[in-house]
Amino acid sequence: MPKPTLSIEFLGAAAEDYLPHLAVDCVVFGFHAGQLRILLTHWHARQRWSLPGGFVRRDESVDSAAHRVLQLRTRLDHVYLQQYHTFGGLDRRDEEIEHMLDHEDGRQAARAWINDRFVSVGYYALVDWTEVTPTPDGVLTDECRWWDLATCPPLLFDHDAMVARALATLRSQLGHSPIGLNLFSETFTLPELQRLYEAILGRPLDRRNFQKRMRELGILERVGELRGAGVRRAPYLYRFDRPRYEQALREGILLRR
Amino acid sequence: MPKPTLSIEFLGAAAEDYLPHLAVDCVVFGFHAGQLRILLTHWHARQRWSLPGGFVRRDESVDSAAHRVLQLRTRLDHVYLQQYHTFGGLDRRDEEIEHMLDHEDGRQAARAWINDRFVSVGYYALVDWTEVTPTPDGVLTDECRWWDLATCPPLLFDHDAMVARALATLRSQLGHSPIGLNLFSETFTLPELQRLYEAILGRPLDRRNFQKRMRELGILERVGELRGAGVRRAPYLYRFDRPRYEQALREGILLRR
DNA sequence: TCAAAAGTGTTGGTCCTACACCCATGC
DNA sequence: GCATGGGTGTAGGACCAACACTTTTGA
Repeated sequence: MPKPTLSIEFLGAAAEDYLPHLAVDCVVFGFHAGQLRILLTHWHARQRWSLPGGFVRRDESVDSAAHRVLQLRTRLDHVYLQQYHTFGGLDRRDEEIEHMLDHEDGRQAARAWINDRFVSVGYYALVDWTEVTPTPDGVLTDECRWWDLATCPPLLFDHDAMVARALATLRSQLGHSPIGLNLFSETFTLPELQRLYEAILGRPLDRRNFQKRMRELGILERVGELRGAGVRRAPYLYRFDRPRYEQALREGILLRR
Repeated sequence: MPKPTLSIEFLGAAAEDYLPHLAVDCVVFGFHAGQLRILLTHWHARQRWSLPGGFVRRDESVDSAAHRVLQLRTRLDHVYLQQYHTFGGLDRRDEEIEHMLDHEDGRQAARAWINDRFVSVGYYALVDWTEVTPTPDGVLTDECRWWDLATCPPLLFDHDAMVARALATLRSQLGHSPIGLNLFSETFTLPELQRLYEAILGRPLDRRNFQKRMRELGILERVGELRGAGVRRAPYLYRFDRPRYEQALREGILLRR
């Protein structure tokens, strides 16, 4: 990995190859130990964290840019990724970042480019965190890792608001789309799935009603029984029935409350 | 109104004052005679119609840009305006428009600016059409008027898709937000309100159930009785109780189905 | 008195919510 | 054998959908 430096080469290329003023940022949700987590990147110049983001190449769609950014930070292809809002306020700067380039070797034009006002298209992704290889860009950011949503630090720019809105969108989707295929490895148990729903909704659900509704959706296949390590009865393992899951995704489902 | 010309002055100013590559487009919904209508602008150079749109000034937020564009085309302030999706595909060009400037007196730079690839932030607005003064910009467009949604012509760029998506968003909002305050003049009748819901949903609703639910929402005030011109019983007039309507807008409502 | 549209209330069924008991496991 | 968590079914209530008759008006 190259030493993290904001080089002439980097920003010069940026100004040529990318659309100015336009960014994409991704709220990458994972799920582990009953907690929602998000992937954050660390800006060495500011010693603070932000969402993984990037710019839009002149020859790619905004959706493609989001997928590319996500691939770069996670090494994952074919991720479930949804555009949810575009953030275009005038308050989207960070003064420290505007000055940090004074210490770097960038040319004026390059500095101007990165310090320009940006409008950012927000995406959220749902991923199986075990498949992710968190990868900083090595230029602006020197670290990339998971944070529990509940304990993550205040983020740069307006990224706290972007996370909040992504979560709200996810929550409102929950009653209309199946969820989980992208967040779990191949198999999972119903208690795990329930904990995912509870983490997203922020409230407990009734186990019996939850299991009944999930079974009735007809998108689950029971696989076998989990031999748990714990002092308790082992729950069944499930996997999603892909064709049915994707059909439910297309046609929508109806889970009330 | 100036003769519609794509002048050096216009595009020169555009390149300086506006963010490149970024546009806002507005799907302005009105309601008349039981039909949803949208406001369209006519491009004289192409002899075709598009959504009213515009660019984002360097010193304004994207939301402000959308409000400004809407004010210019409708003369209305304080419009109900919702961002719903950002369109960033590579297929957002119109070949004829890319060439039309060959016949104009623009400089190379100005031509390049308008022919650049654009990413567009889509907004939809709900307005009382009787208060709108449709106003073309007189530069790119020479006419601005209402079209019935059902009979409007194929639009320029990807604006047909933008309309379809705006309508789908509006439809999905219908169960969670009150609607109508912005689409009617001061007073309206329940049959009128029902026809609005039916136009948005694209299916008929049961009169009794509709009236019961609307009454139960507690956001309506009965005003008096409409002396109808028709050969029939006159319906009651209603107005929205503003504070309650706005509360319902903030807190959400729950209309199933 | 008829046609056309408006206003209103009840009932049946569905779906959601709440809830209790037994099972499997490891200590 | 007990503590822990998993699996399952039922009963009551809320809400939605379906539905019929009466009122008003102008012709």
